[in-house]
Amino acid sequence: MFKFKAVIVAVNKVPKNTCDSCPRVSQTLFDGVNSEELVKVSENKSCIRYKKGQTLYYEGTRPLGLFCVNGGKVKVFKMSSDGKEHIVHLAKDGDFLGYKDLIGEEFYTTSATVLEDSIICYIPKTNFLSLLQGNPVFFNKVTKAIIKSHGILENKLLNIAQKSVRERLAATLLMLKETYGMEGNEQGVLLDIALTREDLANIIGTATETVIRLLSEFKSEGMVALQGKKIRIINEAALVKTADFYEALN
Amino acid sequence: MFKFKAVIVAVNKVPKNTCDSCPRVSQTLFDGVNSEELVKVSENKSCIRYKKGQTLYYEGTRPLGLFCVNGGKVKVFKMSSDGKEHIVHLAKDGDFLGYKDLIGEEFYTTSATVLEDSIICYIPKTNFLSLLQGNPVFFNKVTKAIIKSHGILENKLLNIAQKSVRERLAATLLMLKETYGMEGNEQGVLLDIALTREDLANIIGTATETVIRLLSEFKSEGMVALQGKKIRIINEAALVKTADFYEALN
DNA sequence: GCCTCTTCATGATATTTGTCAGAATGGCTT
DNA sequence: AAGCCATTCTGACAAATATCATGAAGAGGC
Repeated sequence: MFKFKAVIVAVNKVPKNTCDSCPRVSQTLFDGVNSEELVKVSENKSCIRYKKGQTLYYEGTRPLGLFCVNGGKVKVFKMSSDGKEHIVHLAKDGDFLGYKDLIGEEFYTTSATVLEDSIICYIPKTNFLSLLQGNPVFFNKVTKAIIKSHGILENKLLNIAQKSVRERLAATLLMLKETYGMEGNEQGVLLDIALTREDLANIIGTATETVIRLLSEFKSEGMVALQGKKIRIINEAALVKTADFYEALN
Repeated sequence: MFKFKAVIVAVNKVPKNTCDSCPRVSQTLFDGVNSEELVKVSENKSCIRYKKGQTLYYEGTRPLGLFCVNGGKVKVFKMSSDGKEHIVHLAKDGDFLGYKDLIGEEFYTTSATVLEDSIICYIPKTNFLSLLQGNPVFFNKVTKAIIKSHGILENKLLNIAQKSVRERLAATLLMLKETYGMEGNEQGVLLDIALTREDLANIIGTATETVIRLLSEFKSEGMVALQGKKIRIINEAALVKTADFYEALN
């Protein structure tokens, strides 16, 4: 079984190149790091094609490297004692994953699962930490990124602690629009991400049925249109009003 | 009015000394920093006695320095659009406050108010940032502290997203016990912190009345005793069971 | 293309929690 | 010590949300 998996992984390896030549390096935290250092950090790097539903890492295990989303979408979540998951973050192209736990020298505090077929790069721990220790400007930048992420978590906490499910759903749709909104020529903005209603519920912190019900309310109120599992935002102003306030959640 | 306030502050200045000679420096992030650097970072430091209810800084304002709790208790919170507060953290002796926002070069993401009369030291921004940039080991340590804080926020998010108010109250009492528990010779552990029921509600993310009701339930179930506003934990095992799980929330 | 399994949808109902109102208590100020 | 304001407490009720059940629709595998 494990052998079989290993074969799959080998088959799905993507032609290797250094981060230096990556077209989206400027979207990542590596932006600004010089070519020489990028080549060095890419030593033993691997880029692998993951299928929808595959897991990059599990909460509680030891991080041995850094994941970078080359192309795709990943959910980062925690699991409660009774098996329900809560999605803490949605990662997009150029996002680093697991680097906090790597720096913190702790176990993973979250798990990460691919939402749709994605290409993910993997940089061994020592490469990343060497760069970090050798380049204070980069270290600064990483620290600031962690602080920003900290602030977003604070916002999420406030949101979930004080807003109704209805308000949170509206806020979440607006958040998704920021990252995954595709302006169409027709009316409305399509959210280009394949989240199940259950995933949405696990972002908002509510039951799946509640999300489904509220989404059809939103639909009948003309705020969204539902096309399959994808959602189109029709009346953003009304959503903003429903969300009551809007602080960055991503 | 402002002049009057300023006078009060001046009157409440505590005799100045350097962090080098602070008896609780080993409880702080400054632990391990050498004396010379500590003296330097203490230049223009001030230590001020704050009265219960006074505010150290407000969300949205620009941080100009670092607060360190010399002796006392401080609540760190965010305010939602409709004026309800959510307590994100309780700071105790030796805790740094506002340093994340200082490093992130952003505005304060939270406000901080003193829960009981406290002595708080204040270190100007440039002193702190110089130390940070000049001492990579210290920078490392600070970054790790931020990562730890990040992990705790993730736990809080999970907790509030998935647990009932009853479970969260139990978990919060256990969290408070970790930090403020005073083992008594009689039975039970006294929580040595003057939180109003409203503060408790603002930690848990619920209504004040709900906290009051649940606390009397806990009391009649023999899990806690209520002496004034202070709470004594009588049956910790039962609380742990009620909390269902127990991940670090502080 | 068909079958199966997952996801979506809706209804009925139970439970939790919030809200409003009012009384009791306690701490603090003068 | 008296009085006042903030806090705690209790009750009644309303609203929001979860849970359980069931069927329909959709997606993926063979």
